[in-house]
Amino acid sequence: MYAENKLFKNLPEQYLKRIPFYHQILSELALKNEAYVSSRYLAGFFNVDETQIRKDISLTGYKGKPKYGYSVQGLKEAIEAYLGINYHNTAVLFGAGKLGTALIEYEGLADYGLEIIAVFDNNPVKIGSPVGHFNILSPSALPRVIRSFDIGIAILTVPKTAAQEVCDQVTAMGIKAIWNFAPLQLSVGMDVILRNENLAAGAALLSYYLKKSNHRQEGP
Amino acid sequence: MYAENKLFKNLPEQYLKRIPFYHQILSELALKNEAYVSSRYLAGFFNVDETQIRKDISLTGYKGKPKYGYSVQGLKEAIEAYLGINYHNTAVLFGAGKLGTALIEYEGLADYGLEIIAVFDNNPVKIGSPVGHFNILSPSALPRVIRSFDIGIAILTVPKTAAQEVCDQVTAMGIKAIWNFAPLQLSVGMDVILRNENLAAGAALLSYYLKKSNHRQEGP
DNA sequence: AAAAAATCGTGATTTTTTTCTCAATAAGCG
DNA sequence: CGCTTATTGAGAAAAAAATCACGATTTTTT
Ligand SMILES: NC(=O)c1ccc[n+]([C@@H]2O[C@H](COP(=O)([O-])OP(=O)(O)OC[C@H]3O[C@@H](n4cnc5c(N)ncnc54)[C@H](O)[C@@H]3O)[C@@H](O)[C@H]2O)c1
Ligand SMILES: NC(=O)c1ccc[n+]([C@@H]2O[C@H](COP(=O)([O-])OP(=O)(O)OC[C@H]3O[C@@H](n4cnc5c(N)ncnc54)[C@H](O)[C@@H]3O)[C@@H](O)[C@H]2O)c1
Repeated sequence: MYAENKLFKNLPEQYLKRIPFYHQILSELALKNEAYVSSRYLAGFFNVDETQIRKDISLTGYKGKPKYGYSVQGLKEAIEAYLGINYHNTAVLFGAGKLGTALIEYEGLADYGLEIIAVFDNNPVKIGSPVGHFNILSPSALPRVIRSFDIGIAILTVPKTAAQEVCDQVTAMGIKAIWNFAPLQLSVGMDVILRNENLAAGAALLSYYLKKSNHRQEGP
Repeated sequence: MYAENKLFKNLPEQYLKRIPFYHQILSELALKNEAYVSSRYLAGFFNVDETQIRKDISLTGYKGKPKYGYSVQGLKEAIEAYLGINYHNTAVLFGAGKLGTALIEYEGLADYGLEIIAVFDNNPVKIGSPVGHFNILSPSALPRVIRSFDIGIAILTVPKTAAQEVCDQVTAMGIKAIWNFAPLQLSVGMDVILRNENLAAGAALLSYYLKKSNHRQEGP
């Protein structure tokens, strides 16, 4: 969740975080053959004012049309260009367990230009066996894979006890972005882009809001 | 990601979001038998100043000890109490597919007080078959389950085409919190707590930062 | 052709979040 | 015990984000 930005100060972090969500909404609208969308409609999905949506969009440089709003297709493409979606990023995945397997077989990643090139696991029983359309490799094969492909991202779905070690290995080999699913805060160098997908944090916040709303019903 | 807060204005949203991460770090430190932790150490994991950490922690009401920092165990428990972790929240899961199965078999949820009570899928082939220690139920059994258990949360791991429909069904039956893994923005009533776990958004932001850092290397 | 309506774009303002500064406190030590 | 040090806690200041207010633009209506 954090640390992506250590490298890139002075861009409006919060604005940026909303942009991928606009892209999703636009994709839905495109399927329904909607031609235009207003900032007010988009604002309905978020807890912000519609002006804020316009400011966010202005980051991409895309211009709306007074009275009509934004062209769904045009804005969608502008966001794709701005975020670099479709630029074809390559990744390796570590940890062919339950979650790793789900991700490997998930087609949704390709929609965001992310292609998994190879899958690693250190369990000797798993090495060599198939998962999706991959054969699981031993981590010792990583240097070879990195030499053959220009790998941008390492996806970590290993147990949390192994995550820091694997993270150190892949960054030592020059990988510059980590997508971490293990429930811990990794330490990385300043030049590494780190994104934590932290389900436990999500569960904890849900729990907090639930507790609060129950409490409210009891109170005066 | 958004919309949790529509109900709860005027608490420092950003502070709150960091708190579950502190809990994770504290759990690690507790395993290593560390007795104290400083705000500076915690700040090292985030892109914020150490005073901000102290302000975040002050939300929970827990007090540190000058010269030593915060008691790892004490702060951990204070966060648990504050967030309502361990309060035992009950959930139903819809969509026993790849991701749903991974979640069902994931022990990590229990650490945050989340217990899955029942699993639903509308695929006739799957209904009745086992997943983890559950038998998959038909969605038509939902009213019965809700009558027998006090279900707080619905976890949605159905395809995005089905997500809004399932969301409407469960909220109509009185479920007040949705944990959505489908890559779309759901529309919910003002009284429903919604949390989106949006991997696609994560992939998109990674892609953006990668594009930016490559660009930088080329530039002057 | 002018008026009305919808919506964008943006500068000004307000609110929220973060950082800065520093006094207060507890611990260790000569 | 008094001095030094590390660290908290809290108010002031700064920065960032969100909202407000309104002029500009395009379409629709009369
Ligand atoms: N299952 C879920 O739904 C879920 C959800 C959120 C987060 N997570 C997190 O994702 C991670 C994986 O979870 P899982 O349920 O898939 O666990 P799992 O045990 O099914 O899979 C982990 C895999 O990693 C492999 N592994 C262990 N050490 C390794 C190493 N050094 N190098 C390469 N591979 C290694 C194991 O052999 C195993 O195949 C955990 O950190 C977990 O906390 C899981
Ligand atoms: N697989 C992943 O790693 C992953 C990652 C992120 C997000 N997601 C999202 O999670 C969702 C599930 O992904 P998946 O890969 O597990 O897909 P999947 O196709 O393996 O599983 C979906 C399941 O939902 C069931 N289903 C469909 N309609 C239903 C309904 N109306 N009621 C109950 N059950 C219904 C299907 O029978 C199927 O078993 C998708 O929205 C996907 O975009 C998946």
